[in-house]
Amino acid sequence: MAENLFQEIKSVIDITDEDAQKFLSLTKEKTVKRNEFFIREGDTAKYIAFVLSGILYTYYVNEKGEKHIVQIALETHWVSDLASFLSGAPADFNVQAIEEAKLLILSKADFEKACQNIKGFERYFRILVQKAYVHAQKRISKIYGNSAEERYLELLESAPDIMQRVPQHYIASYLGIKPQSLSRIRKNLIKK
Amino acid sequence: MAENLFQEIKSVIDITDEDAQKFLSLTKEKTVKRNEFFIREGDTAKYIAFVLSGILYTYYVNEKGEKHIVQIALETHWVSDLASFLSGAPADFNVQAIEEAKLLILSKADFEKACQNIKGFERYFRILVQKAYVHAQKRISKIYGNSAEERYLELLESAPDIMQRVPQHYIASYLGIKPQSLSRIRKNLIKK
DNA sequence: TGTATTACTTAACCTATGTGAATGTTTTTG
DNA sequence: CAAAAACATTCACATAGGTTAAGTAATACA
Repeated sequence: MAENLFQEIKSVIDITDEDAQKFLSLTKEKTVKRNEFFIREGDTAKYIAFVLSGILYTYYVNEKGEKHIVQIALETHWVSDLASFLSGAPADFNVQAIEEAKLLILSKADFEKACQNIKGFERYFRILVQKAYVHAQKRISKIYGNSAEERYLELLESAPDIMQRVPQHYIASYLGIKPQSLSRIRKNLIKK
Repeated sequence: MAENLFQEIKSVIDITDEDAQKFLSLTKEKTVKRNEFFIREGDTAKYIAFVLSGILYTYYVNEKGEKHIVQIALETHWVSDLASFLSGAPADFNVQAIEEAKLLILSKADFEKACQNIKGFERYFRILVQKAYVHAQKRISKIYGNSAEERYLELLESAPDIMQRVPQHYIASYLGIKPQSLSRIRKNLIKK
């Protein structure tokens, strides 16, 4: 089962099988049921998780009480409130399961251990954060330069699995629009 | 002059004066004149820069030929196309001076040296990327949850120096709106 | 299995921002 | 210093997406 993570790590950095195994042994399995929280806003994010199966989503609630989804994580994604996990500050985000999810979780203490004792691990992690950053940048680009319809079509192309497995109103929130608007957009697209 | 960077590093990580000095000695000064490029889309970002004085802005041009500003960097900010700098891939962004800027630049090779030889430097850098990531996340939140007027007011409060020193149409682009719209928003605010 | 809940669609109307064009202002540069 | 270029403002009109409210379909769970 942890095979997935083994693969993922080896695809990002050069690492011996022993070191990769050493890292895996620091993780623990955890199941999060549908609608259960993995991380709650205000708590400290004690763990970072690698998704083995199922779906989680990350969102925040703004001052007006509106919920905004910032990430939808399927299999082989890492998920946490990174800022909180790394700094110990209270989390800004909630992370909750859309579908029951199986995770490999890594605690802060074990994360630090891995950084110090496993060659290449800090590097793996830096690259992970870096990728997340680049992804966030791209997302900003798309919000600005494209209409909701364009963003919808792009998501449809780049992540068809998300579209199939995630209820539409989550997708609307991820796209930054209301469910009614997504409905309207889909209707217009059918006409074309 | 490099004093600023010295301070900045010490404010982020525990590092001896010697190590900080060692790091500083790897950087070189460079001046970028008004409207000159520091990084050009398509080139590899060979350097990362710490801004000593002046202003730079980072933007990309989308398929429709529209320019979108993603960052405005004043004194004490780091600037580059991180993804390109770290991976060697062609840059997605342009970085150009709005006001003549004095920089401390660090080459990829020297960056690698610093990571290997200076204790705590990889950590400093991971934290830097992490901060950039958190900032990008926050930006996404704000684009979604707030109107252009709200975003304008927030920028006015959080970065008054930018507002004073940067022409309005750059700010409009950073806010994701057209100059005419920013003009209208400002007019409406005066009425209130 | 049936009822309660949650998700999705549609439609009429509203609002913020975009568009294009005209005009004035400020800055740059020969 | 003058002409050109870049920047800012205003306005009338267009449009994407929000809002409210209603109806229908799908799902959950007692």
